[in-house]
Parts: sequence; C-alpha cells; structure tokens
Amino acid sequence: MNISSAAKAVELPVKTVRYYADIELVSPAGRSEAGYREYDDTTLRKLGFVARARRFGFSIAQCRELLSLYEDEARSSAEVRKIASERLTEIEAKQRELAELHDALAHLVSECCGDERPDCPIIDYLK
Amino acid sequence: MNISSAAKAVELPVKTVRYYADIELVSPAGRSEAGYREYDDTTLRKLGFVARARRFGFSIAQCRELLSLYEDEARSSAEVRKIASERLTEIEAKQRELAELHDALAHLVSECCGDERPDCPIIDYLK
DNA sequence: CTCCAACCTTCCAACTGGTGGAAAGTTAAG
DNA sequence: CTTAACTTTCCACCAGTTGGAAGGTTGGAG
Repeated sequence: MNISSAAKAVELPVKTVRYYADIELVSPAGRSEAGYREYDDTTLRKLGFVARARRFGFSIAQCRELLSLYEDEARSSAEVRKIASERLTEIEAKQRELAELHDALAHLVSECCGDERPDCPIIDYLK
Repeated sequence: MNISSAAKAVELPVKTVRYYADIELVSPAGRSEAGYREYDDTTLRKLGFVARARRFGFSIAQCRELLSLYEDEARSSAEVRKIASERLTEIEAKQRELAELHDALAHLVSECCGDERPDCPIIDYLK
C-alpha cells in the first residue's frame, strides 16, 4: 500500500503521513524498489491510532507515549489513564480560560453600539 | 525609555517587545546614539494596547487591525465590533470543540479501571 | 512503443508567536 | 578603571504541519 492510499484510509494529508515517517512517529513497513514508502496492516493501524489521538488533541509527544503503550502487551491501564487524565486536566484549564475571555469580550461587544461613530468601549478598554 | 523599562511597564518579555519591533507591529519612537530602541508615551501606550489584546487571544494580524483602528480618529465603532465579534465566534467554536473532546475523554477515563492490568478502554477506543 | 498524467522522492522554506544563545558594543555605578 | 548589567544583531530552535521545486516512477490510452 503506497502513501496516498494509506493517507486516504486514515484521513490524513499525504504530507502529514510523510512527516510522521520523518520524525519516526509512524515509520512505513518498508520501501519499494523505487524507494516508495509502503504501509501494511500493522503500520496502517498505528497511523489510524495516531490520527485519532491527534484529533483528541494529544501532542506528538503524548502520541509517542500512547503508541508505545499501544504496542506494549504488558502495559498497565493505569499508565494510559494517567496520560489521558493529564490531557483532561489540560482541556479543563483551557475551558476555564476561554470562559473568562468569552465573558469579558461578550460584555465589551454588548456595550458597543457598533454604529458609525468613533466611540468604542472595546478600544477604550484595551487602551 | 529603553526597551527593558518599556517591557516591564507593559509586562512583556524584552524579547517579545523586540520581536514586535522586528515585525513592525509596534516600532520604537526612535533610536539612541548607540542604536538603543527608545520608547515614549505614544509607543508605550500602543505596546500596552497590543499586550492586552494578545491576552484576549487576538492574533498578531488582528492586533494590527485593531491598532490601525486605535490610531484612526475617524474609525467607526462598527469596525472594531466586527473584529471583536469574529474573535468571540472563534472562542465559541473552540469551546464547543473542547466540550466534545472533554466529554468523550472523560467518559473513556471513567470507564478505565486504571489498575495494573493491560486491558484499557482508552487504548481500545483509539485502536 | 510512446506519451502523459498522476504518482512518488528529497530538500528547502514558510507559517505563528515567540524564545534561547552567542558575540560584540554601551552605560552606569562603585 | 573595572565590571555588571544592559543593549545590539543574527542565527537557530520549538510544534505541527503545509507548500513548492526539481526530479524519478508507474500505469493506462492511443
């Protein structure tokens, strides 16, 4: 299976799959005579695993950790849970931050009449 | 006023202030004989304005727009409101995305017993 | 058999928003 | 006069891609 079929199968851009090979996150199973990257069942599964983890916002480093646990038959579920819990904490922190920003900005927007006059509480606030 | 005093006044790292000068977002008022960047009242106010806008998550490009409106005596408040509303929409989209991720991940974590056994619903889901 | 499109390769550069460090010049205090 | 604490420029790096150029390969149509 060549790179574009693999990329299509996991719904990632070809460039990204090549990038993951470059940084040795998911290396292809081998190379064809012409030097084309070849993906098999195993490498395709890993690629899909990483694609899903990235969609969950796990960093490349976290994906690397998850992938090594994914491949480790003797992993404990506690290890995986730890990484996922950390990610959950990150998400919650970001949510609190966004909620604050949202409320402050929404307040400013609501106070701004938004007409053709130059008086603007948003600019005034940022001044 | 030299760069470190200016940076301290607006609570930005010196490196960042220099970077903003490099990209011509906020240029210093002038240069000393020795070539040191000099900031005055006007440039310091712009720097503070940008610092606050960045804390609100406005991109450098958005800051550039806001800054030109900030400097424009004839701006309409509608123009400012438009940029702020766009930012608000971005924030809301990000909030929805994070809420989905949070719920899905929290569900997985709650189902994971987190013990020493290798069975893990989180890995299974990502598989 | 030849041609062409659509692949593939590597490498280099750009993006965002900075940050770190090296080498060299400047300034102010003690 | 020394020395610490500034300042300058320049170059490189971080994440996580993406775009493009130059060149090689493959497969199907005519």
